[in-house]
Amino acid sequence: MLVQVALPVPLYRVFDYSLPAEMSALPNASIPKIGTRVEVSFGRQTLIGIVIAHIPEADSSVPLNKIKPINKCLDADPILDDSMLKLAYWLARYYHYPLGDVLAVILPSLVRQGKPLDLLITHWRILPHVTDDDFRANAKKQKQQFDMLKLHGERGASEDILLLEGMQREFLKTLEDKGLIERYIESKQAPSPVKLAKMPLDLNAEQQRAVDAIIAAHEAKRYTGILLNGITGSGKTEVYLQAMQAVLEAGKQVLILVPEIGLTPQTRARFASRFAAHIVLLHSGMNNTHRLQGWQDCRTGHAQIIIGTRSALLYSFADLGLIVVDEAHDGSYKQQDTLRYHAADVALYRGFQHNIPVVLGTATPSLEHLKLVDEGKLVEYQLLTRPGNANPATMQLIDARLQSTHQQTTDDGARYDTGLTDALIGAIRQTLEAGDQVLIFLNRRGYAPVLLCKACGWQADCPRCDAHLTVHYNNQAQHSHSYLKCHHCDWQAYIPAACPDCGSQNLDAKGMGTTRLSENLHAIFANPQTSKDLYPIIQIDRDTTRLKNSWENIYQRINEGKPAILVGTQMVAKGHHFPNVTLVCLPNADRGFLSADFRSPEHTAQLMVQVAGRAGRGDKAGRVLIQTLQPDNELLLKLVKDGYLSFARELLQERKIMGLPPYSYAALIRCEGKTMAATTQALKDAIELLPTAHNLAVLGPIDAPMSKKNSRYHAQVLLLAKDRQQLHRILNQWWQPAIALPSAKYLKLTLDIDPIGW
DNA sequence: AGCACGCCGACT
DNA sequence: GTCGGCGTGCTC
Repeated sequence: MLVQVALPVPLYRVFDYSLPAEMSALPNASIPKIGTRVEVSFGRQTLIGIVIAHIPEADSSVPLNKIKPINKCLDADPILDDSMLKLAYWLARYYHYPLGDVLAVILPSLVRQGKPLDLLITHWRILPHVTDDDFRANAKKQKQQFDMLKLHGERGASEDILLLEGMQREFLKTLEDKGLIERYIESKQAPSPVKLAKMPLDLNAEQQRAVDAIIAAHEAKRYTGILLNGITGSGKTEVYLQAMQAVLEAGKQVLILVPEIGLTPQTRARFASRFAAHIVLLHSGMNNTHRLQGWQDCRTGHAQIIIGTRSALLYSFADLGLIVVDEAHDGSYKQQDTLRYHAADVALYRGFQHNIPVVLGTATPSLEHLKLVDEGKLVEYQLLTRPGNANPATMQLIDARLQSTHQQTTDDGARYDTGLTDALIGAIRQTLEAGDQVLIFLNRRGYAPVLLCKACGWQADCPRCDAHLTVHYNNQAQHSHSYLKCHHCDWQAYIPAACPDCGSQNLDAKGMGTTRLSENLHAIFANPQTSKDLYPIIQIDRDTTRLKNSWENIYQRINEGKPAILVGTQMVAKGHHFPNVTLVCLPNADRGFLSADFRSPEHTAQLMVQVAGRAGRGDKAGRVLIQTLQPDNELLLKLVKDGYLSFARELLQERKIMGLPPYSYAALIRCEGKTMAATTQALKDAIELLPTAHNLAVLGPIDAPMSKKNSRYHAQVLLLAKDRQQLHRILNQWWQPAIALPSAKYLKLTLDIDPIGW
């Protein structure tokens, strides 16, 4: 008897090992089970792999004298069950990724490194008799730390989690000494049943239908893919919560996927206020120990509600009953390095595997998902009304061609363009005077995207990337500490005093970033006498929120509700609510409708609708003003007049006519190397190996978008096929020989199935 | 991916 | 004369 082992090496095969003499002498029971970890010697190194099969010696494809014995078994019982191994096989096949590497992606790093799984972790919980009254009024810090722990309920939380949340170790000790809290080692007994902490809200008819459908699928133990297409504020979360309630009460686990780490704590708070349950967060910001603990909680069934980003989908679950993918259209669900899976696709696969419902919730469904609805593979439930009296925001275009943008004059008399039309400025002023807040969305941080020589046309470019350097100012008021920065690598440079090409000193920052827009707004909305700001202007982008707690501070300031102008990049589009914003301005969000990427209109519209959704929450009506240079653009008009869904339907029709995804299936081959010539040549050679096939379009090799990045060159080939099976058949026989070609030797070739953005 | 074996340039 | 460069070949 031999065992087949998948090892974490980028090789498309598995390796056979024999059992050590002492093991094979024993009865069958001691053979390492399928799904357990084993340590083996591999060449001159020692690796940990996963047993994936038992085979008779006669079935091995290698001569017996080359076969080595296993060093040792690390697990008595499988750490990956049958369904997880099936998932791994499916991922390996569909994404054409080596099985051993897939398993390495699936397992937390400590598990991969061979760590024993009976790891003990200190938990802290509040002693049952303790109340808020046990604190003296002046023990503020203690009370604050105590409240943090209180959020976790009677079960408490691990020390790791608490420290991550900002708890301080010395306070844990202090509180322990005072007899207010205690430490314990998490017991492995079954979790207590989930209880409601708060009553559910009343549902409207649309919500009720969606909840009923999810619960029906859950009760019938039937896989059902549900597209929950609900406009912003239509109460998608309440649908999740009530569907979850039924699933949790049946003793099953619920997995909620969210696009980003930043959104997990706030999502947790929402679920924690409804359910008294063991909630586990899984995201990339966690350390290895904490992650292993989360992984264990999921597979033992301790975790009842699991909130995580993309990678949480690859965890094992004891008894999963429902998967919710929130903001299912979001691009961050597609992994962009290593195993390039799409979390929404994997979610549907896992739902199918476990016979459970999968809910894809979004206000702006992707075209892929709409097509699945057409094919009957997803059931669509629409939520088109906002509960309460809130009306959806109205969208309106401002023609920036007719209304030239507002000019402002500096102290020394020079005039400059603010990038805002008088109509827009008027609307902003009106909103502020009414005591409300304004959100201006500009998807470009920094001061200006280009530094241009007005004499010869020279532009400051990144020496390592195919990109202009962005102009930044550290001290905005004086324009001092100015520097140039590449947003694609970490290159920085000082702004030259004169043009390096022609020596002219007439250098000009061209275009508009959030810093410059904020500065213009300061000038426009200042008290003419004192030059002081009439309203706070709050810039929200990666530069202003990078420091720890700065986003929390900004967010708090905004939520005081005083009139203010918020200037934000796409950071503001996701998740956060600004209840006092009643006007959203998009001074040039329409650029995306002209881009060469065929997905650009879809993504731009999604972003616009998401940003628009920030306006008019609560009972105030919202307004969205889109300033555009192409007010006749049919797609833009369609979006503004008929809404996202009609717009998306029209785009989908266009894709169908053009034979573009989702009406064809794509595989993107990217090649990265030190020179453009080498990368292109490798791809050319690879294409030569492709079998001639009908219905297969081969586009390229062409330079990849941003073909030079960090001094590395990228070229790509796109394969488009009418038939998904056919595409995969071709890839199966072509990909491995292609990467083995001599010209690909020093290059990195990657295959991206169902790529987004090419 | 690692890791070692192998054959050519600047050092004690 | 050796140390070490990274080319190439293999891993059950």
